[in-house]
Amino acid sequence: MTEQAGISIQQIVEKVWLSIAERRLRPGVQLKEGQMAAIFDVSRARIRQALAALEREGLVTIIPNRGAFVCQPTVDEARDVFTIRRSVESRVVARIGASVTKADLSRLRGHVAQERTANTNDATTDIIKLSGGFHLLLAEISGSDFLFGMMRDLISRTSLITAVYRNTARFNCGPDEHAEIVDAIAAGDLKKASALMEHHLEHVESELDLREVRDMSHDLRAALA
Amino acid sequence: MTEQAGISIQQIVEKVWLSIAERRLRPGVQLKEGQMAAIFDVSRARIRQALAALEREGLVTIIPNRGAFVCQPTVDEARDVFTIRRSVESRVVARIGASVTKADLSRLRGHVAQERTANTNDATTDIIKLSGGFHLLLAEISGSDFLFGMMRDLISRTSLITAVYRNTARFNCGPDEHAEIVDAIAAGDLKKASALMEHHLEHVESELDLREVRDMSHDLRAALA
DNA sequence: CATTCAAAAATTGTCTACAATATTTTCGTA
DNA sequence: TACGAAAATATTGTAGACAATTTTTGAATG
Repeated sequence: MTEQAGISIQQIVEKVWLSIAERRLRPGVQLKEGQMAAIFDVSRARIRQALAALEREGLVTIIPNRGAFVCQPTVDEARDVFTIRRSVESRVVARIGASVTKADLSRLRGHVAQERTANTNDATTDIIKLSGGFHLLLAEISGSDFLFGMMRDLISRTSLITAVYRNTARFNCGPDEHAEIVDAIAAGDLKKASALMEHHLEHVESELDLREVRDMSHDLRAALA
Repeated sequence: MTEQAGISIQQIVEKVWLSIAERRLRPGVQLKEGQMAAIFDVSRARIRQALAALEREGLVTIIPNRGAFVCQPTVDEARDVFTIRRSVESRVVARIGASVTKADLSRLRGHVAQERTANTNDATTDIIKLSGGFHLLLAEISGSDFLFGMMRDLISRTSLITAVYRNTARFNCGPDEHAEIVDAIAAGDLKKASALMEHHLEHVESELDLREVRDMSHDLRAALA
């Protein structure tokens, strides 16, 4: 992490999120206040604010008197997150559907285009930002502060989960599928948009290695046989 | 609010939540740091931590350089909250179902009994705490930190919404319905438990006056005619 | 060599003073 | 009386110092 003079708390939060999503910070790592204050050249008070925000987003757990640690999501929690995320995304699509404007659609299509450019350039940081950013943009367009806040947390948590449980080096979640969702919204077909979103999230979830512990046992038995 | 020497941040948060739920603090009211610091006899720094937590739970919105204000939820947001809450509650029930213990059930039944006692005593503060607390206990028993955190926020937001949009003086959400849900879980009938929970939340939502703005216009026209 | 205890060091928790920003009041002018 | 500008006041934002807690290190003992 490089020094950033005059950096905002939100910028600190984003940098930590990206470091986690890019697997440079792994679960269990301690984020020491003094160290981070030096890295970002801010006071400890501001680091504490950033850590509180990271805890809110599920990326970090703060243990009183001991410190802040990057979270280790469990398999069950991963499934919880995807389950709840599907209903939040569905609600967002429903909220967008009746009132989406040409400007909204233009923004969404522009965003997908940016995703494609980042893919072409193999720009990991941009890919991660834009992949989650597409879903955040949908939530923003829905006009619901509540859904936007929910989505922000869910995107953060999903980033952590994919960093831990995804076996591939792939960081995006598919501009093609995003484009299809935009097209369905543009066509006013909310059922289709919702179904495409569900399929998209199932696709993302299917890329994670969330095998049950007993499957691990099975593998171990096979390995020892 | 009375002075509390040695009060924790969580206690401050709870006091503000209760004040909002009991309609003693209305939407738009500013929570001034210095004033709250004096009321609770703590430093401003701790009040800022409590306000950040209240913002996280959706009860307060902090406007930079201007202050913290109790939120005014919109009708659409209220509907969003109930929609997402239904899926979170359903997921909690699913997570509890396969592994619920006798001790869990005992705790749940004890909680419902407490709710009934509070009702009999017409103890408003206890009623509010225990009503939301039942759902939090379910989430705790599910063993999922994520679902517990989600539920905590949703309970807070629901309290604010009911304070604003419920026309009756009723503060609880029904020990009888809670007891039925516990019975269904105890019987291993998760479909039934989930359906009862859904019905319960629809019941809570139906007690809110969430008419559309145009209905207000209609009322105004009738009033002016 | 392993264990225990005390001291030192590291880290987090909290407070208060100062800086920055916003709001209210006062004063001058038309 | 109304309006605008400046001053005063109120409130929030931030930093560094001190307090409290936890962890690590070093010494003593068996």
